[in-house]
Amino acid sequence: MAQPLDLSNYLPYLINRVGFALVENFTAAADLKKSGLTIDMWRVLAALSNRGEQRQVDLSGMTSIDVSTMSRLVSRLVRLGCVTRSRSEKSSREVVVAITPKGRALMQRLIPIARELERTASAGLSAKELAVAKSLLARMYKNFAP
Amino acid sequence: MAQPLDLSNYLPYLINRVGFALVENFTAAADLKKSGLTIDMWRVLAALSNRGEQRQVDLSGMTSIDVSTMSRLVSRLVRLGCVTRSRSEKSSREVVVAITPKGRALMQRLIPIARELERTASAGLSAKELAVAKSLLARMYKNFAP
DNA sequence: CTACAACTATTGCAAACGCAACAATTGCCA
DNA sequence: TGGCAATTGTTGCGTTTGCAATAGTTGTAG
Repeated sequence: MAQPLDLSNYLPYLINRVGFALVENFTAAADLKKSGLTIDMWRVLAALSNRGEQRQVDLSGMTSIDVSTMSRLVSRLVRLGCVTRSRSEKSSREVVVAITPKGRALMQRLIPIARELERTASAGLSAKELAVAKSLLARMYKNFAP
Repeated sequence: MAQPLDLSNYLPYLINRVGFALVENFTAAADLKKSGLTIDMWRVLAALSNRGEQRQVDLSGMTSIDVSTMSRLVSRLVRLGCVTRSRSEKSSREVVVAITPKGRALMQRLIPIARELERTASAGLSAKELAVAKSLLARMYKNFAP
């Protein structure tokens, strides 16, 4: 007879809860709807802005979005003028997605809001505690990615 | 000119990443498909198993699942025989969702796997570090709740 | 060099989602 | 008490999702 799970002390539950709160808060604070963006589009733009142009499969890996969804999502971002999609030079089965000036301008508006979100989430935590939290999360992730 | 976001050191990104890894790992390890469950159904059953019978709106709050989705999700769980849905006695606009013996039996199989998931995620972390991680996540959540 | 496996992206399709509208009930305050 | 706002759940509807199948390309073993 397994003991019941105490959810309020169960790691996956705690993470899911905070994750949703972060999404909700950011979506509202950044007023993503106004820009015609979803949270997933934001993630793709953030990845492109941070790591430069990438293949769809790489974006998929970074954001945990399915490749078929990514294909359609990039199409929408192209339609919005935030990214370009072009055939790779080194391999014509790949495409390369890159952020446009318009996409970059959007990020200039959103990044400060994203930073503010992190501050809100970590209010009452010392800088050291926030760093510890990040470090622990990074170590947890590694436990799945070997 | 805002500085670019360093994703690998950005809290929401780290949480999203670990969250997805947890879902993926658990779905596979528990072979949810075999039981006809989705991860959201698991969450609902876990909430019921942990906190006892609840209204749909409460389950919705606990799991971050939209109320309309919850309505249909409970219907599916009823069809599977894992929960019952009945009108509340104190308020006839509310329904009360409760887990059934069959649902409980399912949980007996899944809970050990859930515990194992937590161990996998926290491999290489001391018990104290895991406790710290949970505590920090709980504090972060509170920053959004009030 | 050839054949076959792996990789990358796209599309078809059924299922699931979320918002908005609605119905039914309850709470509240004036 | 009467009426109006809030709560709870369900359904309609258009959109989105993820899996599977497909096409096209590249890598590789023999």
